[in-house]
Amino acid sequence: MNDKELDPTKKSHSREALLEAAERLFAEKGYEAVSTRELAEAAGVNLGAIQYHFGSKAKLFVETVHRMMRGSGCARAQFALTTTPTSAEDAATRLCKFVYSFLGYMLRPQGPQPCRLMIREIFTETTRDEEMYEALVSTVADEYSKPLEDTLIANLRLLADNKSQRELQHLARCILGQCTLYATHRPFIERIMNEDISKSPALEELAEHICRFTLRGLRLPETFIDNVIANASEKV
Amino acid sequence: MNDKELDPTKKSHSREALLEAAERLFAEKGYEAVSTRELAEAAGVNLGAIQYHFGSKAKLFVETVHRMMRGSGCARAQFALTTTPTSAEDAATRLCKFVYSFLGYMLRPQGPQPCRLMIREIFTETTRDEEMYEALVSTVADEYSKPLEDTLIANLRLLADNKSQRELQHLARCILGQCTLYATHRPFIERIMNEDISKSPALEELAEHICRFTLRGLRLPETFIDNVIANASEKV
DNA sequence: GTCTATAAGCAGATAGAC
DNA sequence: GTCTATCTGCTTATAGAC
Repeated sequence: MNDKELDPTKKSHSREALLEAAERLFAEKGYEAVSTRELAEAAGVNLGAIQYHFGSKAKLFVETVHRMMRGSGCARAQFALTTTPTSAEDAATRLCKFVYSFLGYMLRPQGPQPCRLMIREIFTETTRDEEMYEALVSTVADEYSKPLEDTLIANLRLLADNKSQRELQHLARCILGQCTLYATHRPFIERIMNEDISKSPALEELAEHICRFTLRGLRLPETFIDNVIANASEKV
Repeated sequence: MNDKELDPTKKSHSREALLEAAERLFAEKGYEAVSTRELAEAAGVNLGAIQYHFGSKAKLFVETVHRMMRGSGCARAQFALTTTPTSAEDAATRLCKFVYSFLGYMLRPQGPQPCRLMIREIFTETTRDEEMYEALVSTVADEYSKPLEDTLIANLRLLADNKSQRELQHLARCILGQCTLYATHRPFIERIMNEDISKSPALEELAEHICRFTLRGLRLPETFIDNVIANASEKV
C-alpha cells in the first residue's frame, strides 16, 4: 500500500485486485470454501500471484481481514453511532437505530459482511494454525468488537449511569446477542415462523421487540420507550 | 438400531461404531475438518464401510445429526426444564437455572455438543447440497430449536400472561440470544475482558447478569428477581 | 459385510522461463 | 512482477477379491 504511493505507475495491480476479490469471496463463502484458483480468477490475476504477494492463502486471509476491519470503520460508522449522544433520549434513540440497522445488516446481505465473516471463521476455528488464529482474533477484537462495544457503552451510560463499566459491557452484549441470534439461527427460526425474517414487516417487528425488551431491561418508563421507538423507526 | 435388536449376533457393528465416532468427531471439529479416513479409524472400521452403510460422508453426517437430536432429548432434558412450572416464581427460577446450565454447556465442552455443532454447520452452510441442507435444517428445527423454544415459552407464559404467542417467541429468543453470543463471540470477549469466561466466578456472573436483565425486561419487581436468582444459583 | 487397492479430482505451493 | 507447468499431498468414492 505504501509502495503504491511511492510508485504509482508500475506498482502491483494484482496485489490490490487480489485483496478486493478476497474480501468479497471470503465474506460470501468462507475461508475453506474459496480456493486459490477461484481467488486468482476472480481477481483477474495469475495463480502464482497469491504466493508471490502474500506467501500463502492463509496470510492473504489475515491481510484481508485487517483491511476489512480498518477500511470500513465497520463498527461505529456503519451503524450510525459515530457522534456522542447528548441526552438519555438521544442515547436510547441511537441504540434503537443501531438495532434496526445492525439487524438489517446481518439479515440482508449486500456487499461484503465483515461481521458475518468473522463470527463464522472464529467460531468454526477455520485455521488450526495457532499464530494465525491469534492474529485473527486480535485484529477483530481490537478493530471491531471493542470499538463497537465501547460505542454501545457510551450510549448505555446515559441510560444507566449508576452502573459499573463491567455491567455496561454486559448490557452491550445483551443487545448484540439478541441481534446476532437472528443471524446464527436464522434457518431454524424461519422454519419455525414459516416466514422470511429479512422481509419488511418481519424485520422491523423483530427490531422493535428487541429495542423494547432492552429498554425495559434498563428499567426505563414505558412512555419514554414508546417515544424513543417511534423516533428511531421513522428516522431509519 | 432395530436391526440390532432383531439379530444381535451378526449384525453390523461397524454402522453403530461409525455413528458413535461421527457424533464425537463432527461435534468436535466440524464437518469439513473430519475426513472419512479419520472417521473410519476412530470407529475401528474399514474405510469402505462409510460408503457401504451410508452411501457418502454427507449422508452419514445427516444421520449423525438425526441421532444426536433424537437420542439425547437434547433441548429440554439437558437444561432441567422437563416438567411444567407451577407458579410465576417457579417459572422464573427455572428460566434462571436454564441460563446457568445452557451457558455452562456452551462454554465448558464435555462430550459432544449438539447445539454448537448445528449452529456451526448451519451458519457456515457447510454443505452446498440443497437437499441435505434442507434435511439438516428441518431435523434441527423440529427436534431441537422448536422444543427448546416451546419449553421456554411455557415458562415465560407464567411471567407475562398477557402476551401473544408471537411475543413469547421473541422473548424466548432474547434469552437464547444473550446466552449464544458468549459462545459465538467467545474469543473476542475473552480478549477484551482478559479472562477465561468459562471459569467459575466469571461464568456465574455472566449468567446472573443475563437472568437479571431478562427478568427486568419482563417488568418483574426487583425483590422478586433477587429472590429468584438466589434460589436458582443455590440449587444449580 | 468387510477388506485392499486404487481411481479421479482438487487443494495449496513451487520452479523456472520471460 | 507475471506467467505456465508441475509437484505433492490430500480428499471422497469405487471396484472387486474374500
